[in-house]
Amino acid sequence: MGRVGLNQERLVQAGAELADEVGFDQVTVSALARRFGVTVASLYSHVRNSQDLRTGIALLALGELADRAADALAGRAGKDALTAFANAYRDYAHEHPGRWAAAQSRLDPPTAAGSAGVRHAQMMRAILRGYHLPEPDQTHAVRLLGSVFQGFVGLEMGGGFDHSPPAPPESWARVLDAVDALLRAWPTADAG
Amino acid sequence: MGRVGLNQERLVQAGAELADEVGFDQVTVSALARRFGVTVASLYSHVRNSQDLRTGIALLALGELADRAADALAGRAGKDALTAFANAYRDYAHEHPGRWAAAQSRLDPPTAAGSAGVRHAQMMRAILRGYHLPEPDQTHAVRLLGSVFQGFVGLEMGGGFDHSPPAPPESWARVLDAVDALLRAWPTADAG
DNA sequence: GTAATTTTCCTAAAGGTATTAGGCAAAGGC
DNA sequence: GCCTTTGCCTAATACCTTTAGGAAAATTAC
Repeated sequence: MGRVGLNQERLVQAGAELADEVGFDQVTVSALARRFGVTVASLYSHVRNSQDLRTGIALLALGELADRAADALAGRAGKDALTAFANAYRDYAHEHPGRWAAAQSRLDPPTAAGSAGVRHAQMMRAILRGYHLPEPDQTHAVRLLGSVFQGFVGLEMGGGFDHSPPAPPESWARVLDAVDALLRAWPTADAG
Repeated sequence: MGRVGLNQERLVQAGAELADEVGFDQVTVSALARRFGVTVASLYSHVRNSQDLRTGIALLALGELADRAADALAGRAGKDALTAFANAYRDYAHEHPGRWAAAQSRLDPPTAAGSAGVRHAQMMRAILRGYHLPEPDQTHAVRLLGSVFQGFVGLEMGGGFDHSPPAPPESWARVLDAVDALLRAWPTADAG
């Protein structure tokens, strides 16, 4: 009886792949065990529990997404950077729906602090450098960007834009135009 | 042995309450059966399956949220309407986190078409009437609004804004200012 | 190379969730 | 009161999660 050679990394990677195939909510310790041809109990030598496995997949996804976004950002500024970052975000979700869903998982504060999620915020700040917003408006804008990207992709992936024209890519492009315009003319706190 | 008098409505209502108490992901047929002091199997006379129950809770939440938003919108226009609607949205999420989570559920197209989700879009169109956007920009803007509201509240509820100042209510207010300003100066398709 | 130690996989067990089928008694209708 | 319908229960089945202990594979130490 030889050993399959499982380890946490392999399990997380396979879990991420499975998530994209069947949906993140279908990724279970049992499903993974079947995938490797071992018994369910064997996996507990490598992952503490089901939640640990799911967190691992979420962290992997956040890291991949951050890498993608960083690549897209390289050498770009202003609207070009904004668009490239946003597109990396949305493209990732479309290519890896299960991984993207995993990245939406709620993480406990210490895990979140050590995750690639922090890189996302940093990259958004880098994008905003091209728009010269002072604090605290820069943070407000980071949160707005995060909201728009997460929100749009979330609604789209959830089928919210399936019911009527225009096609989502068109709205996405226009929304990015709009956000760029907004950032270029960010209202002061006194504007009403 | 008298009957507890279960029916689908009671189950969905109790499920929604339980969702707010322990989180939507902890709402199970089993948990509900315990809540009513009956056996698990008894619930299947009233709900087809676990998914049916969860869909029911999602529809309830969407309806409550739409009612809240409609109330908030009554008699308001322009930025006032925008702010009131958005605040109804965020307040609901804060007061009913489990219900709100249920409302994020993906629904199949026929169910979605018959849900209160349609009312949400209609109300956003009503808000946008005050900003005079032509189609297809009005639809783009509806999707942007949905994205901002969903996205911001989702990130906030997920703890994404817990790590650093400013406090979320401040960002929320500024984001709404920004969105209002954007809608008042919505870029044409040639801008950029 | 051998022995000792560590690690990984398995079995067994237990607890929990989801669902179906059939039966019985409560509830409703006439 | 009688008949019919309905709601709850039991039993059964399938699946998921996790723990403990054992045996064998793999690694480490000499």
